Amino acid sequence: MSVSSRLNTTPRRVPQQRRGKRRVSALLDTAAAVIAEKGYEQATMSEIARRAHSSIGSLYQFFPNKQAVAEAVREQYIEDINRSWTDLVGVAAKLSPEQLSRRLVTVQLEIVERHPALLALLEIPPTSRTWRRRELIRVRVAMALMAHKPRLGESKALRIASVVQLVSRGLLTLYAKSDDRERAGIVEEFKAVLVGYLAPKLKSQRG
Amino acid sequence: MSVSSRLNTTPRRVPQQRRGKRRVSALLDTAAAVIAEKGYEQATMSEIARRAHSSIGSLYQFFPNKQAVAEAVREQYIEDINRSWTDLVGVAAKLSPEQLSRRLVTVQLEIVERHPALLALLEIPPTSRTWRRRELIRVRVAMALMAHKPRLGESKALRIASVVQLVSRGLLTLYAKSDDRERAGIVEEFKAVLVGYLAPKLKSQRG
DNA sequence: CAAAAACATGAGCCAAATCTCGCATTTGCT
DNA sequence: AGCAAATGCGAGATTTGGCTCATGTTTTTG
Repeated sequence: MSVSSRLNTTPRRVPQQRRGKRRVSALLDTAAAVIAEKGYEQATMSEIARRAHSSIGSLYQFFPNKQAVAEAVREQYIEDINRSWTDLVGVAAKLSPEQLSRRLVTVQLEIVERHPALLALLEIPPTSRTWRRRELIRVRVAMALMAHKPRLGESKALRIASVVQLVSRGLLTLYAKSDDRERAGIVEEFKAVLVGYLAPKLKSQRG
Repeated sequence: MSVSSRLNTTPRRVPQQRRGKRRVSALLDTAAAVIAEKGYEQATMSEIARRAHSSIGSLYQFFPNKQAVAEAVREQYIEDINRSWTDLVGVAAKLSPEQLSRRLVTVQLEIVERHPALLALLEIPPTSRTWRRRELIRVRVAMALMAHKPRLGESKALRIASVVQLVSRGLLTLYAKSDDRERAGIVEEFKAVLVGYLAPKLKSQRG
């Protein structure tokens, strides 16, 4: 199956009983783990089923195809991610430009730490629903920037938020591939990058 | 075949005759095109052979497996890439910090423009040979930085070069996925990011 | 309890992709 | 021309992984 083809990803059947709910939940957790380890393409449905102490048949009882599984994993993450950024909006005003810049990096890192499959899921083409979710998150970041410096203006804040997301995603990709020894260094340098980019914009009067 | 498994990628047979050399060259060009279009995973050996007006048999006569083809494509690029960065070393001293920063971005862009498969090739795990090549390129970037500001010192320059490569790769990934309308904007913002990061390091006395 | 609905299973179907192999053709050389 | 090596070919062997389905078990419902 090609990554680029769009399939129906709506659940084939919603679990009704306790047993079913437990199973679906276990399947999703396992799917996340396997996808995180091997990437979307190399993750196989049989391995997901096996490692969830389930069977292929059960897996397909709830999900019509592989994409649907990935989509469901992604869906699971959204709420938590959104909350992370919302929290940042709350404290942004109290932070210095440098602190805020660094915080943007660490929040991202904490997110992928909690949701290791997130990066691998970038391989699969986002559904329109996912696009909307992503836009929502961008707005959250923009809100954090505006909470810090209201004079920025909405459109400017949104634009900067895009760049922050861009840079962050680049960071995460590399962070994920690097080994433990390199990671600390990568994080520090990327904080420097964001500080260099953001601090002037957050300080100057003529935004 | 898993992406993560390492295979023997040495050529099965080196072309001796004119005919063979032409064919191998056509196969590599086509392979680059197909990989650029579809990515490594989705590129198939049959399509490469077909579009090179060749046959599966001929393809496997020269390359033992798919990875070997990708590796050969990557190998082809190295020389040209190295030259691009070497050119920059020559002019770096004459540029302002801002100009140099922007130049680092545009050189990268020109490279992927000339070698569209380059990004897709990041999917496949680098061989030790590729690592060495990559390190060479990092040294080139560091040399450009030192040509601009000799006081930087070698170790500092190398470290900054790493970050430049990191940021650039992030840019390219996103650049490749975006459509034409967004690209100009992405490029400009990334220049701003690099300027923000580099300018202070290239200007200040206490590096 | 009996019937229905939900859930579980895994052998195997099927399509797709990699790679082999035996044979045909071309090239380069003397 | 004639020979050997190089090259070309593509049917099909093999593997792999998504997915179906017939059959069996557990839970709910009336």
